[in-house]
Order: sequence, then C-alpha cells, then structure tokens
Amino acid sequence: MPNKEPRRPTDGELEILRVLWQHGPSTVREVHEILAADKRTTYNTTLKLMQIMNEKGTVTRDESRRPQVYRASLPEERMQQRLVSDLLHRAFGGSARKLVAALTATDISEEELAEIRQLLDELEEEEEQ
Amino acid sequence: MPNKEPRRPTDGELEILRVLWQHGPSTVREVHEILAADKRTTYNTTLKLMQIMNEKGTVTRDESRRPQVYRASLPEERMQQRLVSDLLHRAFGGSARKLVAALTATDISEEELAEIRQLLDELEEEEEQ
DNA sequence: GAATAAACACGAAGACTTTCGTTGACATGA
DNA sequence: TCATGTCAACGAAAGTCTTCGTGTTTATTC
Repeated sequence: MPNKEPRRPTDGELEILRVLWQHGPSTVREVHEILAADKRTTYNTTLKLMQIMNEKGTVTRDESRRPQVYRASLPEERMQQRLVSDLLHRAFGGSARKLVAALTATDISEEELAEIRQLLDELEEEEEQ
Repeated sequence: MPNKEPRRPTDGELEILRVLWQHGPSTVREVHEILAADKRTTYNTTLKLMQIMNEKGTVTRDESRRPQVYRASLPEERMQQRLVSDLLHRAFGGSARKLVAALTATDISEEELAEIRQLLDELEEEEEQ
C-alpha cells in the first residue's frame, strides 16, 4: 500500500524533491552527485531515502530501465502550495497577511518586493475581468 | 545544558506555543484544557511536551509558583519570521516571489489580498523616507 | 498531622527519520 | 566464464517525537 494520505516531506526528502524538480527525472546516482556537492552524505543514504519516498508515493520510478529513473510525483508548484498552506494554518492561524508581514520583516531585497507587488497587481487585474 | 542551537518546533510544540502566545503565561493545566477542546490528548502528554520544551529553551517556567507558570521564550513574531525564513530557503530556494505566488494560488480571500497590498504599500513608503 | 486531590517527575514504548554496513543482482570487458 | 564495478535491497543502529503508566511531591481540607 504505497499511500494513505500525503504527508509533509521531511527535510531530507525535500532536498531530493528539489533536485528532481530542477533536473527532471534522474537516477539515484545523479541525485546523489548533486546533493553531495553541498552536503556530506553517502550514496546509500540517498538511495534509502528515495526508496522510502517511492513506497510513500512521493516519487515514482521507471523500473523498465537500469539504472532506475525517479521522478517527483507532484509538480513543484503543487507541493509548494501545500507547504505554504500547511505553515499558514499551523503557525499563523490562517492569516495570510501575518505570513507576508513575517516574510517581509526578514531579509527581502527591494527588487523582490517590487516583484511581489507586480505579482499582486496582475492578480488584481485577473479578478477584475 | 538547555541549548545547543534553536531548532524548528515540532507540530505539537507549535500548538502549545500558540496557546502561550494567545493567552500569555499559563500553567500546564490551562494549556491542556485549551488543547483538549480541539484535540484528543491527555494532561500527561501536554505536561511532558512542555517539560521537554523547557529543557530545549523553547519555553521558560517560573518555579517559584505552584503550579508552575510557563511562557514562550520567543515572541510570536520572531518565531513566525524564523519559520517563514526556514520554509523560504528549504522549499523555495530563497525566492520570496515564488512563496507569495504559492500563497496566493491557494485559498486567499479578496479582503486578505487587499490587506497584503496595503501592507506592501506601507513598506514602500517607509523605504522612501 | 492524616487523608485526599492536584501537579510534577520519571521511565519506557512505539513510530518515524536518517545513516550506514553488508549482501545480492546485474552488466561489461577480458 | 570469470573478474570487476555499479546498482539495488535489506537490516539494523541511533536519534527524535509523541504518548502514557506509574510513582513522588506538593497543596488543601478536615
């Protein structure tokens, strides 16, 4: 039974997902090489994590190939929405305004602030249509 | 040794912190009563969690009183900033714009969108001074 | 001060995550 | 086919989180 309900990925799982999202379907070896560039870890650890993620349904793998090719089950944006929504309710009682306030209170460049404003402008235009 | 480095609070710890932030310094009994209204849990579980949080330094307690009174070590806003910053880097590669995009892609009311826009307007005014 | 109740401390069990050593399976080249 | 190297599977250990049973300490009431 691979699934019961989708759980929040752990830190280690999220690192692997980010590699898969950025580089597309990959082998364990490829994921490991990228992780090992930044982080001290072994091939076996990466393998084990990806096997568990496969059991959970977080990733799927193509077994017709050797070495097996893994891909993320959810697109990046969907998972990110889940994670933000999760934090929104767990830490902010559902108040998006407070979340943005906390975000802007930390290290955010003026360029990014402008980008966010533009993003909201576009959202508003969409709604007015 | 209460501290090595401040870790992210677990789900259970965050629930307790939210009670302490909202209600101010409280006894275990008071926290438990509030938690038990929404969630099936026992007094002992709440007590144990708060004891561990005390060892970690997440909360502090006044032992001169009986029952002991616990309070959150960090103000709500500081902890929220930490949590958002953590998610920002772990899931979004540091891109605040993507985080806001994910946030607005989910369930956000028009009222909140307007509030967020106003928040950003005020930020801009501050910077121009 | 003895009985009762509340608060606290302690220890352990179960689940989960991460790490790693070891073994087995598979492909390639000599 | 034999040797070699890569990949995958398995099991276990260590750490953390959550829960709870049990026993001890503290406060209260008579």
